[in-house]
Formats: sequence, structure tokens, C-alpha cells
Amino acid sequence: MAGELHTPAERRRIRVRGAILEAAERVFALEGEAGLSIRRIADEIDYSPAAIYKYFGSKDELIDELKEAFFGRILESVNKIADRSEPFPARARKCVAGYVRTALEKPHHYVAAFSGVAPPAPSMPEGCHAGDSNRARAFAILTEMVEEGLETGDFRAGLGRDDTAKSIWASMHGLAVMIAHFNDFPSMATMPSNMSQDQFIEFHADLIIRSLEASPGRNV
Amino acid sequence: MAGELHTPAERRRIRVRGAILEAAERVFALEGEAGLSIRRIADEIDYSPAAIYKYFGSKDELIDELKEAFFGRILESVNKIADRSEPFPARARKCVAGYVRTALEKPHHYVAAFSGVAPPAPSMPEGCHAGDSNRARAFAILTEMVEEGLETGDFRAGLGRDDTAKSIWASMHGLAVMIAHFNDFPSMATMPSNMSQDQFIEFHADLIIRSLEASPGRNV
DNA sequence: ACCCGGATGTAAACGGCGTTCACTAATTGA
DNA sequence: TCAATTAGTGAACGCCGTTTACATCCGGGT
Repeated sequence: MAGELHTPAERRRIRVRGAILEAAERVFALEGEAGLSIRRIADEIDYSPAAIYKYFGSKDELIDELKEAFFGRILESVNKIADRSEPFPARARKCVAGYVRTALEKPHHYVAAFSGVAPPAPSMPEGCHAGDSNRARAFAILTEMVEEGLETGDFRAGLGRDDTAKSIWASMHGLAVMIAHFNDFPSMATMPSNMSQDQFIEFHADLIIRSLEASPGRNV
Repeated sequence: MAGELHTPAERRRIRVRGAILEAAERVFALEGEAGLSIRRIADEIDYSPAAIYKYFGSKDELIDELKEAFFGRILESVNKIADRSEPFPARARKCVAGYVRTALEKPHHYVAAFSGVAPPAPSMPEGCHAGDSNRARAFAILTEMVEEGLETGDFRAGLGRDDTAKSIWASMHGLAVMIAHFNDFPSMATMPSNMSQDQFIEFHADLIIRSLEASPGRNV
């Protein structure tokens, strides 16, 4: 194999790098970007702050790696769901609900992955690398699913594959962000809901998919 | 009247406070929270940083006021659209599209207003004041609109008013955040779209409303 | 066995941040 | 006019990300 590690020096480097990421992951999951500082990580692993710069170019690079790893988790999760062959509209619903639920396993990670605002000028903001990111891969799965729905005739003809996928993505994302932001969405103080959070995710997923179906089906 | 200002001292105070907010607004609109510092505001209005604390308790309070004012703008905009009596599903679509478009007039403001992640424990995060915020008022308009659609029979019976409104809100919000985050949503580098941004907003709004309609209608 | 060069780790510093404190200068009401 | 309140300030505190100069360790070549 190619990626093997032989020398003790290499092993040691990997180990320390892993310890940094692990400490960062722990703090970030609990307190988000606000609570994560280079100095804090350094404290946790008993190193000096400057040491971290031997392993990561900047705090942003470190955090990007956390986000990317988390989107790998989402990718894996959605992939599993999308692969089970199951009657179609139901599978689509499960994909949507699965994305949201997995995103919410680490709200700080998920929200941070979309936190920046792009400048109006033509320039990539931060997470807009080509198609190689796990985020892009997860989105590709969604696109393929839409394509399948269009081919089988489960989704209305005339819907554009890419645009439809983007609309679904936006709606999924919106729910994930809302639940992450409010501690009690959907049962907010001003207007309580009878639904549990899980039920609401299913409800939302149903509405999304229903808007695409050639012959709309079930109720919740 | 009650709210009049008589003394020069009072007028002066209002004027300086306004200057602070104005400078903060300018910087925030261009560079977001990252570019806005107390010291920067102080520079812009030729005061010392400490002076700002005579007018605002903290940077967060100041920024909250910016966000609240911006949601006032969204509220006003959606209110106008919702009031025009127009054939129903079209009006609902316009409300959704109007919300997204107005939100995108100041992407930094809009995104920042939902940026925090709520702690799991029962405690209000930051923007969760009762029903008095402009954000809550804007949401109330949406709820009323849904109720109207349910009464007229334009929306499917069996949909819960509040849950439906929340689902719509989440989907609107998701699109706004996506467009704000990517500089080229929907025409992303990896998968370009034929739609303009405005067309995509209409498309998304149509899908959202379509999922609620008793007898789904038009195409895009 | 030695030594040398690169990698690893560190203390100290730079500039910036939000915020506070002790203090001066201005304004106001009596 | 005088006292008291208020507006405004400079300096400091304790954070932050990052850089620099320096020590230390370790592995490979002779």
C-alpha cells in the first residue's frame, strides 16, 4: 500500500495532529466557534499555542477540517438511506429527513459550515471549492435522487433536475438551521406545536417532496 | 404628545446615538459582524471607544438593535404584499418571494439574525424574546396568511396552521441563507442554472405553496 | 560514535479586540 | 453662581490569532 506510516516521527506527527483535532472537535461541538480558541486547544493538549501552527496553517484551516469531516458524516448517512431501494416518494422523504437529523447531531458544525456571507463580487467565499468537498458530494446524491424521481415519473415532468435539487436543499437546510437556532423549534414559546421535533421533520420533508410529486399522495 | 424631546441635552443624546447606529449600520452592511468593532465605530464618528458604552450596554446590544431595525424593514415589506387582496395562491407566493428578496437586501443583517445556536438546556438563546420582536411580528403575518388559505379552502384541510407556517418559514429562510452564503446560488460553479436569482426565488416559492394547495395549479 | 540538519516545541511579543475604571470637562437645574 | 449630574477620555485588563527568534530533540550519513 501507499499510505502506510513507517518512521516513528511520522507516527508521532499523526498522533499529535489527531490530538489537536480531537480537542478542537470536543470544544467546538459544545461551544461552537465562539468558544474555540487556539489557546484553548493548546491548553487542552498541554502544548503551547504556537505549536499548533506547525500542524495547521491557521485557525480557519483547522475549523474547515472539522466541518469537512462532519459533512463526511452527513454524506455517509444520506448515502446509506439513498441506497436502500424502497418505494420512491418515501425514500425521498427519508433522505430529506435523514439529512436534517444528521445535520442536527452537531448543530455548531452544521451551522458554521454555512455561516459566511459571500461578497457580491465574483470570488469564492470560503467553502466553495469545486466538487471535491463532502458537502458537494452530499448534494450530488440529492441531485441523483431527483433525477431518478424524474425518470420514473414519480416527480412531475418539466422540473429541472438541478434547480429542483437546489430548492430541496434550501428547504432542508432552512429547517436544520431553524431547529439549531431556536432551542424549541417547532414548539416555540409564542405558538406551541403538538408535534415532536422528529414529527415536524417528517412533516416538513413530506411537504417538500409533495410539491414535486406527479400525483400527490399521503397525508401526515 | 408624549414622546417629544425638549431639552438640548436630550436632542444631543439622540443625535449621537443615531450617529453610532448609522456608522455601525454602514460597516455592518458591507462587512458583517467580522468587520464591525467598537473601535472601528469610534473611529468613524470621531469618539473614543469608551464613549459608545454611554449609549449601548455592549456590542451585542448595539448589533441587536441593527437586526431588529432590519426585521422591521422585512415586516413592512411583507405586510404590504400580504395586504394587497389578490387571488390567493398567487398572493402567498408573492409573500414568500418578497420575504426572501427583502432579506437579501442586507445579507449580513439577515444571516446574523439567525446565527446563534441554542443551548440544549431550556434557556432563550439571544433573539428569542416573546412576541414583541419584529421578527415575531413578521412571522405572525405569515401565520395569518396560512389561516386565511385554510379558511378559504385554497390550502388542504388537515394542515395545522402554526406548523404549516413554520415549515414555510423554514423553507423561505433556507433559500435566503443559501443565496446569501453562496455568491452564485442558484447558478453554482458545479451545476449552473438557466434561471436568474429572481426566477429561482419564484420557483422555490411556487414549490412551497404548491405543497399546500388543495388542488395544485400552475407551472413555472 | 559523532555530528549536523531539519523537525518539534516554546516564550515573548505584536496588534487587535470588548470592556472597565478613574478621571476631566462640559452642561444643567436651583 | 455653585453643586451635581452627565458626556467623554486615556489607560489599562485580559482575551484573541499569529509571528519571530530561539532552544531542543532526533534521525541519517560518515
